[in-house]
Amino acid sequence: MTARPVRVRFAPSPTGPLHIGGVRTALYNYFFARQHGGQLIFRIEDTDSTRFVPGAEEYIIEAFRWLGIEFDEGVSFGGDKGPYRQSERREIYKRYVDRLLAEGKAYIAFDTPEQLNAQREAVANFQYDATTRMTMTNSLTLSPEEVERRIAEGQQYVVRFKIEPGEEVHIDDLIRGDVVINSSVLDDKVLYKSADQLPTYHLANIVDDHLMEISHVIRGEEWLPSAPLHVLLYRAFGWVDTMPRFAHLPLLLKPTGNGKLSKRDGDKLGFPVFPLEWHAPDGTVSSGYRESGYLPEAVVNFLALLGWNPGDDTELMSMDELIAKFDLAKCSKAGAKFDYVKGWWFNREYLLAAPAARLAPAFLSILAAQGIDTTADRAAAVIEMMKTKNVEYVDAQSGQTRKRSVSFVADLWPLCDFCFIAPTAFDREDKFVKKNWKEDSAAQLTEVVHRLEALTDFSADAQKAAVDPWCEASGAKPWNAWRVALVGTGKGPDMYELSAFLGKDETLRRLRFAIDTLG
RNA sequence: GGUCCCUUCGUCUAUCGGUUAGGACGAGAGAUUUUCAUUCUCUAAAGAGGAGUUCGACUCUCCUAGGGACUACCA
Repeated sequence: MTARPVRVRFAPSPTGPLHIGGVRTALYNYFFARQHGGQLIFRIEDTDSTRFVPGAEEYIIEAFRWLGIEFDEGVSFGGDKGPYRQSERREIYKRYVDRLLAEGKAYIAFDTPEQLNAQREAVANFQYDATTRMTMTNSLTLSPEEVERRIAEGQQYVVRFKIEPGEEVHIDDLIRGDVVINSSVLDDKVLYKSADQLPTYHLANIVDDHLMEISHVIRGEEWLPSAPLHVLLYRAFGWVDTMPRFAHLPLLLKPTGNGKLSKRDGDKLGFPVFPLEWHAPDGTVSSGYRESGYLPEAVVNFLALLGWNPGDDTELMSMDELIAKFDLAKCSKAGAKFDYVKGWWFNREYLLAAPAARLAPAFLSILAAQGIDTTADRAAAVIEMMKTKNVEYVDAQSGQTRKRSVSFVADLWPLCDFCFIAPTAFDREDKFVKKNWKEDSAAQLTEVVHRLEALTDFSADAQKAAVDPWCEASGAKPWNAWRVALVGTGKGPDMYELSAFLGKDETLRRLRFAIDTLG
């Protein structure tokens, strides 16, 4: 193979928020580009003017910024092979369409969508191809004068690619190997629409990839069926020497049931399918990974392993490691069911590894929503104390309440309210209170209060040094009653740790209150 | 319907002709524990089916079944 500089592209259509499957495709392109010291180009494929959604382009750019996927060229990133927005490349496409027309490799067709639909209803498996095109209304069946007259008259037309039947078209796919399709099963694809003076995806794609010197096309498997058409287009233009290599990635499938992952699955099972929260023009809001409390590294790591693996048992990898290890040859061929529960696990791993100070801002805003006003340091301290706990959740599939380890900053709040709110009453029927507040509890805690009062250093270690010897000597085990006093029930961190966090005044206040109230 | 792609534990996957088929998530059990956890240990769990090729197939070929994608003047 020719050792061309690696240039890959991610080319979304700005029709809405970026789907998580698209994020993975972009990610693989990014790994590939970085690993080979190449460039990643960001192209906007907005050739369907009717599906344009305002804000989508900005959303996509913001999503990649959050995820840490960096582009070298393209819309909003500069570069000398622009414009990178297809709607701004009309003249370029027109030139190439005319060339195909002049060389007899494409033709003009006047059949209206209505006529075509009627045809499809009338004839089973109707296809606009070599077997039918001579019966249709096009420049192959009409005289040149008639064609010209119709165009002059302003009649709308499309340009169709004239596919020669009976030819074996090979796609040398980097993931799937040799894929062969007979050109007879292909239809004469529309390449250009006179209505909006724009090409369709297929033409624009080939022209742009060629002009932008793309070396590898790494895209979703949904494009595999049209890959032969693309190969034929490269041939028609005489660009086979520089035709990019193809790699068709397996699809992301629904976690349950069959089919491609869709937004509805996320809504139903409670996980995001978009990187960022999306506010649609119609007012509906779709959740995003960022707003749901995922760390970008976790999303990247999780996604990277859905359809690819490093060949060993390594699962936790940074962006740099992923770039170093990524290999198209190690991509799997079969679609991957989207295991969002494993996504929780990835997030947990990164949450545990993240310094509490980084997590504090997010926690602070959750606390603020609960009416708690505190400092970043205190928020960070609570995160440290509570992040190895677990939280209850309702499994969307079974409807059962289960427990799982803290995976998100938002999981913390229901576990740590007592850090900020002192018990004002005690529930004697609470199982933990009932079991652990005994007749001698008040007396034991009085001794604890006595010992803590003397401390100037209120660190967990200092408390331990002041209380443990007495416990050992007397056989007293005051900790659960202590927990009742500080927390109100059977949850929370180690008592010395919690007391140190609350501080001497608050700790003693809560202990005395419990002694007075529960007796 | 047609074309193409795919098929190892429930899920993501390792294995690139010779393994007790490995790991992770999830599940279960136990140990540890000042509550709940964490942590640690262990267990269950897979080559879709059938023909070949081969001394030997999860691995190669074919068939069947199942799943998926595509089949627009959408990408």
